[in-house]
Amino acid sequence: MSQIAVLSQGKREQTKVANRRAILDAAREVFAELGYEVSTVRDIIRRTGLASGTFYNYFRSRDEVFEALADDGAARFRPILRACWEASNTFDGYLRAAIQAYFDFLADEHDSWQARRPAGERHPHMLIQTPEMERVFEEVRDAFAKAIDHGGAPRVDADYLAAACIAVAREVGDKMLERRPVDTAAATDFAVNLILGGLPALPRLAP
Amino acid sequence: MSQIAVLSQGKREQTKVANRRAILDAAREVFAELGYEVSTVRDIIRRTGLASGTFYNYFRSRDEVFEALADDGAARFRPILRACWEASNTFDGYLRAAIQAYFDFLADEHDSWQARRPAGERHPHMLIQTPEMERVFEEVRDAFAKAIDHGGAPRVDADYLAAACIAVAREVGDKMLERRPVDTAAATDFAVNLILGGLPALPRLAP
DNA sequence: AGAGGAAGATGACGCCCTGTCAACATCAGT
DNA sequence: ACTGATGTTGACAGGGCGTCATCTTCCTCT
Repeated sequence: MSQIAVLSQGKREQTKVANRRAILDAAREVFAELGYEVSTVRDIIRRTGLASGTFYNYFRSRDEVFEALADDGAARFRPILRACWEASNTFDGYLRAAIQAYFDFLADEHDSWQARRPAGERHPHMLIQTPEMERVFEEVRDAFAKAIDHGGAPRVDADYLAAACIAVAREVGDKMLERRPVDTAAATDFAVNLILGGLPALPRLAP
Repeated sequence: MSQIAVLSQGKREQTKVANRRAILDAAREVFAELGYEVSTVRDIIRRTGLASGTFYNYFRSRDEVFEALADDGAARFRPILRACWEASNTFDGYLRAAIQAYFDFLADEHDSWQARRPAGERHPHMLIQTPEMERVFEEVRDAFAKAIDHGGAPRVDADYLAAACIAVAREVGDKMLERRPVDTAAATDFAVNLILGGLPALPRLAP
């Protein structure tokens, strides 16, 4: 097997990933242009030039495409988060790097996602929990747990702490995107200071 | 007009609110038993004994019923929140009372909502922003703004702070419900200490 | 009281979306 | 080339959606 054969493993495999990509891209466009609620599987598949039946070889439903899109986002962010962990020696440094990275990521995604959205549409602001998002949560929680074990942070409830941090990042991030200009640095300062300031005050667990 | 006439203003009005209530109750049951995604308007209306067309005299779609249910929850919680504000003199007291009240409310709702849910179902954990929820946010933000104006809290970004508090309450509340036994006091301690501890560390606004 | 009108309930109907499937096309291995 | 396997196609049946003409029930006015 040559290296080329590894990179492009047969035409079958190629078209499979290409079709999947095409459907996901089309779905992103359709959701953005028509709005999620009124989009149909046919709207999506029509834009790809594929037949309607082909859609169901890749996804079971419109909802599953949406979930896959959300999952994609989390999957793209996770390596960034990992890099933050490996690049920082202190708990404080990790937290700041991670939150700053998330806000930057959010601002980027926001630009591309909302590029063609018709203005003034009532946006349901739906949130789902995908497997990849669950992994992000676990990664954050484990990072906290490790920091606690190494004495880099007080012995607090890592599960609650991770939930609280992700919560603050999500909501403050959303508010940040609504402001003009979008100021990721200010939002980062707010979120990081809140969490790091509150950390020493948290209830301690028994050792 | 006698007082009775005020309380029961004609049969028309009575059946109207009764039907609306019946649809909402049926919807809550159906969503809980079948799962939201697969529930249909017919499933809901069948359970009420009303005709299918009648549904559309009250709601435009299944989604609108769901939104109304969520709105109901927020509407029931808002007076509780108001009472917390009026009963407390300090910022700290208000925050603690509000969060404790929210967690208690959440635990109650959880019990009734999930009573008949088939075990092990994958729960999409969907979140929408209803008008009543928006008002809850505004109420919290305004309460913070007042506290800041009166010197009861440092001059921080009330908008971000309200978002962060609600975020923490939501996510820590969710995690709390997943644990056995459900310990609202511990969750309250965690959330309140995090926020109150972080408050002095937050970036200050120009006066 | 009762006639007229208004508000709301009814359920059959047409529309369109969904998910399937048998037939067809294309690819990989021999 | 040959052949099974893998994937695509689009027509089709099934069903949910939202509407609307019709009917029922209640309210108002004389």
